[in-house]
Amino acid sequence: MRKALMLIARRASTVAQNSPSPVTNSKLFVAGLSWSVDEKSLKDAFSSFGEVSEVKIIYDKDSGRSRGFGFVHYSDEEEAKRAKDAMDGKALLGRPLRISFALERVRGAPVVVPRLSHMEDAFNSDS
DNA sequence: TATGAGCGT
Repeated sequence: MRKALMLIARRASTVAQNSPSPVTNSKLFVAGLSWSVDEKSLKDAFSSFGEVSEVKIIYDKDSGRSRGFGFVHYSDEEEAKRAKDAMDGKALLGRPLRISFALERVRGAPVVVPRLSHMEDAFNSDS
């Protein structure tokens, strides 16, 4: 009985770590940017709420134009929360900003290439 | 130059 509750609690915490629902990250997803906004102007627009460690704006590969959204990294999560509450809905360069917490993007996630060098022999020897 | 919700190497 107690063990079942413990298992449920452990599973709930695991789900909470993997689900991006109310996860207050220190990274903000900033959308609604004007296409003339670059990372510099975005940084000093957000650096008045805390220490901005990194700013990245996503640009389109072939047009070179900004895709209208970017990411603002804060060194502290409370600063990110305050900046979100302060800047969400407000306008930068005439465009209203849509700010939410960034969902955790892990680099190298879809790279699943297990060892199959020893299986190549079995595939090649079927002549 | 036309565009306007969204989650990035």
